[in-house]
Amino acid sequence: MKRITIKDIASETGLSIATVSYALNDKDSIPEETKKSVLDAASRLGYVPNYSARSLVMNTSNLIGVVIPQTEPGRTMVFENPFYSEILSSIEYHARIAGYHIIVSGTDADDNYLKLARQRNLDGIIIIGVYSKDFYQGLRDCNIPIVLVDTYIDDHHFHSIRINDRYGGYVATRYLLERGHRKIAFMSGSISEEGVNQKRYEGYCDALKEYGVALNKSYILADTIDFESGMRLGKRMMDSLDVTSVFCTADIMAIGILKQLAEMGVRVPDAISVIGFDNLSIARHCVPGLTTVQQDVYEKGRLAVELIQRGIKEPQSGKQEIVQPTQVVERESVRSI
Amino acid sequence: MKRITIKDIASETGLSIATVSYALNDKDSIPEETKKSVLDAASRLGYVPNYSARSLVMNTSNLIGVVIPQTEPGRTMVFENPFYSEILSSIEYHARIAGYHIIVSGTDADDNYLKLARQRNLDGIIIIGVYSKDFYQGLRDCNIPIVLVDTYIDDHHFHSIRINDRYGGYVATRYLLERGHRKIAFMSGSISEEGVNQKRYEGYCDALKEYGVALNKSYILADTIDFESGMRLGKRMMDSLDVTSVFCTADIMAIGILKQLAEMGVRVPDAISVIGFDNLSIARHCVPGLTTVQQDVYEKGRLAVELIQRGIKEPQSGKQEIVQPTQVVERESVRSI
DNA sequence: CTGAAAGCGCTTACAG
DNA sequence: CTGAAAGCGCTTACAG
Repeated sequence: MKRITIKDIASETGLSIATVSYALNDKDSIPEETKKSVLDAASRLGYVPNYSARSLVMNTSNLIGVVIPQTEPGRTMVFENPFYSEILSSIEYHARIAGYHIIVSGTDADDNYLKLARQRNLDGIIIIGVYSKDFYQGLRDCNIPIVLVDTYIDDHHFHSIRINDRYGGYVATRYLLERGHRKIAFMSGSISEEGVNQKRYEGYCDALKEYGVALNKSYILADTIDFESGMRLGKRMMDSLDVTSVFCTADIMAIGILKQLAEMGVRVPDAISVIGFDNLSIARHCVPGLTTVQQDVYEKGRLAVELIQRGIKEPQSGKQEIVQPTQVVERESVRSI
Repeated sequence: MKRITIKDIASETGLSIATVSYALNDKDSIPEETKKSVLDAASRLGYVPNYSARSLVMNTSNLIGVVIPQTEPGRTMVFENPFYSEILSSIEYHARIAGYHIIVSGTDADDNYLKLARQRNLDGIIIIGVYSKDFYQGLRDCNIPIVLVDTYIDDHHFHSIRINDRYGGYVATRYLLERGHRKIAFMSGSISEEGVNQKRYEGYCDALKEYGVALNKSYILADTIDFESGMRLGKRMMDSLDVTSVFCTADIMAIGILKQLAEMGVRVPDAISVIGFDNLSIARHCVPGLTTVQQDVYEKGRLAVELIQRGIKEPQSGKQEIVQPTQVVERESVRSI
């Protein structure tokens, strides 16, 4: 099957390829009749533009790169945490509406993403999560809009979308404090400088201080953010900690805690109250429903694409930093004591 | 920032662009020294090949298209069902290993995917789920390897990967029958000709017949495959059906049933036994753990990429149909009566 | 072993 | 209003 090109349309209509190209791109100088005959011929022949050719000359690809962390170096994407599939879903949708295609890659922290960006001539990049310093190297003077989601890397080269994680950590903890809890465990992923966990931890501390509760370091448990760690930490909590509640900075991990407690015969919220973070679908799905801190993942995805689009249209416009609101969603996993 | 091209390497090394290209592509005719000097210059200058240019001349893109159904026409991808994110994760991983990038799109049933395939010069397509007849139109003589996952469209133009859904439906139902259940509800997504639900339904009928249990049509409930339908159908089951168990052809839906029953105070498996299908992570995560029919989603993704790769290397090789094994995974949602 | 040249399918000043 | 021509960055017969 031979590929149909503008050349074919040109010979079909008796016009030059230049005119065909102009007509296809709806240039003002071309009269309506000419346009019509070109468009007719195009659809008659089944013409589909070749984006590689267009990309080559226009230096633009209609492609947005989406970077998602891996579970382990060189492994699959971290989709076990539905946060990533939910935001990807939103990004794909809004990119599609806007006429872009997305290339998703589960990328190593120290991978050089710049290579992909250049190979594919990406028009924009959406980076979800925190990576090593090296990862961002070179991306800075890449000259295309880049949106960082959920990081505290402070760099005016990048747009940034996140919630106020410190405040989120604060309201979650306060929610427990208001209900009489004083012995509150804190569980999270690894607490790194530029990640969200550090901030949520600070919020936890803020709330404790406000209520005059001393920080008990032994109540702080960190591990990787997944279901299994939730199970493990849940066990550790029951075995060695004397707490009435736990604030867990990721729903997927909180689900693990719930599962562990169920297996140990510990009732939630009767014996232990649990509050999560993210408000993923699973928080709604599980039994008991998980009280958690809401963030609008769909909106995050939408905004990411919007920032990319704007960055493409107005390359000179300043870098934006968007902070989304946050609040507690009440379900059944916390009780007053 | 000017883009570095083979021209720059040529002038840097004093060679022609032809020689540079040959060296970069490791052609035999080029002596090692020349190659080395070219590679040196390339890395010194930070050369990254432009895939658009390569794609244009070689008519190959190193791009695999992945098609995922939408929740509703023109909406987001159907990622609320973790089946899709799990398989996407596997596809992305294996594609990455093999040196391909993937473009994922949540595509309308009647969208013309052929357009994207041609625009981007896709090297292969992985299509997950069932679409309208129109969707496959044109894709047939597209000349690139196409893998259909989870459909019964019988067409030698396409590779196909699935499980034996009829057998899956059979073992699930038999599992309940063996444990004394005779009144077994069947819940699924819409039962369409070429989809998996029809086959699973047939398996359900097979098992009933084998055990001499008459088919009760009122026990068959179909809706969309998501959590909310599970909730709805669960309610309907309790309100109007006199059953002791239910076979639900999708875990995400079964989770909805579990949630509904919990809210109604109906204990699982004490009052009602539930068996699902897919063995997604959530089946492990929920309380009680969901007994379900296992399918190796990771393996499905791996095979899909493998078929694409083989199809690219050996365009003439025949179309394969791979049927994956299946079995029941026991957890806590079914009891003997 | 190396290079000049054509060509992939498009866009875009420029000229008429 | 339309077309000839150059060029985007690469690959690949072909000639030497």
